[in-house]
Amino acid sequence: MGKRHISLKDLAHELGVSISTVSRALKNHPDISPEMTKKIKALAEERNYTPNPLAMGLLRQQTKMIGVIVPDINTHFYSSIISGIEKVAKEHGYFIVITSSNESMQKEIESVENLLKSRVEGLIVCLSQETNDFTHFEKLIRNEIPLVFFDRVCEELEVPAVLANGQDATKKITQHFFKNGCKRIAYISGPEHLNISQNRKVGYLNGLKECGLEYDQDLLIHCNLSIEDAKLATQKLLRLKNKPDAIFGVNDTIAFAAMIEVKKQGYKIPDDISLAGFTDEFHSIVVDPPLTSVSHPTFQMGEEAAKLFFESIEKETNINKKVMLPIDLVVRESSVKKQ
Amino acid sequence: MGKRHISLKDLAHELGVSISTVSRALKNHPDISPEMTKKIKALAEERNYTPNPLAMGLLRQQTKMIGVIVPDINTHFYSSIISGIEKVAKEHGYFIVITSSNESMQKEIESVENLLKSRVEGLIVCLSQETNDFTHFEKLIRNEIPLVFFDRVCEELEVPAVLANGQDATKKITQHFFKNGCKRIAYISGPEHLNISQNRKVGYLNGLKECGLEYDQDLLIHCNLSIEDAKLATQKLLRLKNKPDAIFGVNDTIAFAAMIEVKKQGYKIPDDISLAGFTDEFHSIVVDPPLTSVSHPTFQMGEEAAKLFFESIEKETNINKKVMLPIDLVVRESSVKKQ
DNA sequence: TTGAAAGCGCTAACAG
DNA sequence: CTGTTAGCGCTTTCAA
Repeated sequence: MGKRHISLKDLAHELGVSISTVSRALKNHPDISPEMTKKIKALAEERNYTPNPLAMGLLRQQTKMIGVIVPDINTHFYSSIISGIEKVAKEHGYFIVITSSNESMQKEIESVENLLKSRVEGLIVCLSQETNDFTHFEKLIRNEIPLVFFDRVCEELEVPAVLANGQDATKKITQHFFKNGCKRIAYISGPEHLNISQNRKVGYLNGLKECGLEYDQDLLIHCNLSIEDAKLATQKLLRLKNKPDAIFGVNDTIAFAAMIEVKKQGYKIPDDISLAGFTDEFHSIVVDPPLTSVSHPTFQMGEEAAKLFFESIEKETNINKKVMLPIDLVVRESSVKKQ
Repeated sequence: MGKRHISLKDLAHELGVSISTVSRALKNHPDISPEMTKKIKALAEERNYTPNPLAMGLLRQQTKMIGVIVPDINTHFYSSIISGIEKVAKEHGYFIVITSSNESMQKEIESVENLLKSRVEGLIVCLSQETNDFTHFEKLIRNEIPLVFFDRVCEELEVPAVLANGQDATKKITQHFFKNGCKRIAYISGPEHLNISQNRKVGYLNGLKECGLEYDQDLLIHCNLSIEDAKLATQKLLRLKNKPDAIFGVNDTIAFAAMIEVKKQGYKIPDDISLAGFTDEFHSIVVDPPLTSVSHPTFQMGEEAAKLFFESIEKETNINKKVMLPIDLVVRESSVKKQ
């Protein structure tokens, strides 16, 4: 049990002045005499006075809290995004309350409710992979509660959002594979209804087209984003009689699951099968062979999301701005055949 | 800008009763007539009333916030611990404010200050690797602000803490290496002043002794916990004229850096050099070869830390309880020589 | 059975 | 230049 914090009242008592005098002195109000101001500030300093945010919040009706909902907190991808959000929030004197939906729509809905109960001033959200109904967000919009999406968004809703250019990325990967001699390029995607899955599929198809390759639907697999499901998807690809000579996965988990499975079945990477994924630097270089990948600008994504948030909190009106971040392809050994 | 939340006053006005009646009805006070209670509850439900935590906090002098300081937020290790803390906090109706010291003592000190300014009710902390002065924590103790350490602790301070049994773990690793034919077992440790480094060193030395191996100080290297430094440390080991035949690293980063470096220099794992580390499941199986490792019970560590926190908040007195969690060795390919 | 009033810490309009 | 007062939303004692 911490001791009670010092309050304006305490300071006022001690100096035999009124609370408002202390309050004013501390914010350099011109009405207060210089000597008084000095005296008060000295005592405040000595007693280690800091204003009680609860009282301020009650007065101003603001908590300076932002609710953040991510599908999974235990991945570098999201924790890096969270760091970005946190940085910008801090600059604005806000702090963030992080919750995880665990990829469940039900938990996402509960998170929204709980965060609102905690009086967060708004939400920054990455949708769970299950989320296909948006009434819990529509309610927010109706009540003019600031909302920003990142990465996985609902495109029907007029909500500011930060996106990575996955379409461009998958196109680049496809072309890169083709240039390295691959003809049967497989893609393990995420749940079909997610915008990221859709965009990246478009990029994949465009890439194929530009390379003059035909689209074979056997080579495009949707899977939920678990390691088990990704392994199954990989096995399915490897059972095809006309096997792929390249595979790319839509995120870390899938890329690694594919890598494990491909190796397990005795195929050489990249000579038998080339591999690429969406991952961060660290993970890509830790595996063997180092994984060609497009690295999400995660930290920056978090920053941008938070910036959008503060824009919509300042302009007291709904904005509907989309920020698109570029993604770069980093070529490593897993996709460059030695032949 | 969100609409104003509904308040007791709003409900009271609408029903033409007093605020206190509404307040009482909502908490089933026996004084209020059943019909009144019912009516009030119905309206509260309809209007979606939730109590304003700011007002409650101001009244009760509690924020229901716990400050958490970790050295680095972007690792599975810490994010998993945080999840554990979060789970228990939630069960108690608390939420957590996470900050990262980025392994800097200065930032750690600032974090403590900022969190106190935000009126967190207490702190759960893992020390930065730099921290060798504890006045910022002593101040907390003097003011009876609940404090719990996990993993990296200050042993001089009487603070409840959760620890993993690193001493036992390193002993097991050492013995395991020996059983697999290794005679020159190297250990890349963390900064010397950290308790985890010290404990694990003791385990290492005990392990050597029990195996009848002599301690060679060339084989014990301290490094700061960056990937670059870990690579340098590995290079140093590999330059010894009497090279190690086994290396283990004190955490994920170091284990992987060592693996990369060992491979790079053309040594076969495990046949030339066996490897082991402290990592989590996922990372261990993603690398090649799969890494023998002791896996920290991270989530559990977070849970225990939070439990300790609530113990010390409930008993209104300083407690000094240490919780020691067991660590298991999981043997994988990186340490089992084939010969 | 219900209401009025005080107080948690703070600010700001209004008095003096 | 400084003090008084009301009020943010809530609980709780005291009064009716």
